[in-house]
Amino acid sequence: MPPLDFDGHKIEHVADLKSSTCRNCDIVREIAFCADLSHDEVKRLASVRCHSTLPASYTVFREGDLVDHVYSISNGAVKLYKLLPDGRRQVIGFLFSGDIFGLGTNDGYCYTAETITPTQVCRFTHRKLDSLMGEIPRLERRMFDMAVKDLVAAQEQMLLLGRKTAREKVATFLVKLAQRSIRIGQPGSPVALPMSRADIADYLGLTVETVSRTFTQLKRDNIIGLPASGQCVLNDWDVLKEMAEGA
Amino acid sequence: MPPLDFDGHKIEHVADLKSSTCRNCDIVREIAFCADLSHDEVKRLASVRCHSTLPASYTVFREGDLVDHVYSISNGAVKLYKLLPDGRRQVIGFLFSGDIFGLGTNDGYCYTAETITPTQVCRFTHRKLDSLMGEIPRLERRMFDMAVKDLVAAQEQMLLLGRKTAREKVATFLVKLAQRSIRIGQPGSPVALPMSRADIADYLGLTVETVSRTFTQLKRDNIIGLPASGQCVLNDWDVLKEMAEGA
DNA sequence: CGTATAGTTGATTAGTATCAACGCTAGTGG
DNA sequence: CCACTAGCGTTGATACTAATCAACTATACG
Repeated sequence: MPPLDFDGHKIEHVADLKSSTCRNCDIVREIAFCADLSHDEVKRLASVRCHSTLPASYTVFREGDLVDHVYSISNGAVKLYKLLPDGRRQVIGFLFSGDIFGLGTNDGYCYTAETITPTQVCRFTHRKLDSLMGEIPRLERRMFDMAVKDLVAAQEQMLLLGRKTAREKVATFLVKLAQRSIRIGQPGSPVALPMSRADIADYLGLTVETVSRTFTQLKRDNIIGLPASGQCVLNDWDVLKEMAEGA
Repeated sequence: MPPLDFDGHKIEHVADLKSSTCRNCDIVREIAFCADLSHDEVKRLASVRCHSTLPASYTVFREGDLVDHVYSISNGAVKLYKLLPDGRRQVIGFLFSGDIFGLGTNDGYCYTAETITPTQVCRFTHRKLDSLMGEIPRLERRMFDMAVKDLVAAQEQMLLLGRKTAREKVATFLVKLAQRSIRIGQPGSPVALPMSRADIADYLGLTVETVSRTFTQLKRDNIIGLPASGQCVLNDWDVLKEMAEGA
């Protein structure tokens, strides 16, 4: 496969770089679904990827586009969303380092993927990944586990969208962001909010105004602090967690 | 593995029945994820299942229960739901013949599963299914594909819950039920509604009253007919479909 | 420094929830 | 066989949360 142009953005065909094929652990950190794979298997995987850096607010693919690649985020942030014909938008998820996206049926991608911040991704063609999955059972297993994890998250989001109040929605959102921070070894507070209020609103099934008002309320109640744009301090974890669970 | 008691309900350890191990196609029809498997593989799968018949309104497992089995519906209808501490409920999905449920993380089932009508299911222990997945790559692939399919459906449901109006929600619900009917070779109208209004409400993020009012409105507008409880005639497919898509 | 965009706040509206009553249906027991 | 009861579904009146519309402020960018 020749190195592909990626809509004019910087491409590194990392398989050709010595540092990547030799330093196994680097690749593991870089490509989410490498965990559990052997050195050789990781090398095989690395040999079929394309590594690229995308600017902020860059549309990686649109809902309905022909499905050709699966993406893994090395670092940065991405949002996935679906649109109704009249422009109403539902953000399906916010993705960060280690997350993958681009799975779907054969009918085309079922959501649009857009970067929030400048983002580095690895791309794999579906075709190559499929054949590799045939060869490396653990890879297929890992993909399955990741799909199940996404499914569980989607089900929790349904509960949020269908049954939680605005306050509970925002609280849940903050708690989950904090938990993710902690999981990857970063402080649970302050938590980074790289996405806009509009993105948050479309993720929680609210309007910008309601999100803004709810943040203001939580701040007035001293449950959170908003020291700077893109940052949120969680002052009272227990209260926030209870609120998130609807207690 | 000895034949297991299943909470007092009828159990058939079908692997012991000649008709099942010999009539491959019957098993295929019966166990959803058998599609694509060879005769031998299906036999292997059949050898580890338990077939049982459950009454209506029977709780198969609860959210948080230890994950031990994966279930495949032979016939009948099942609902999956999550609860908030104060009793608010979100129905995650309605399942019918050929659908599977019981996937999840190691922390316990992430939803409660309850039959709607009397239902026949096949059970597989996670442990045995896992080891079989190791032996039969196509089985693992099939499970992966089913998880992705569920994920895509969950994402569409997020759009519905977060951004659609009551009318659009009900229209979408009816259209999807009809599409499923057609997919399995049954008429798209009238469509069977085995679930209660309360279940529909909790699936669409509405109240019973709103669901009832919306059905009545659609009936007044001659878009649907409600000839009998548990049945819905779709009079104007195009209008309903447009409404479902938010046009 | 000026402009555009994002975010906040306020006033009002609208859609759906809530509360309440009633009708229908199915199952039960006399 | 039929009255009785319980649960489900429908309809009406009212309340309330969040949406909409509008104005203003803060921030980022050229």
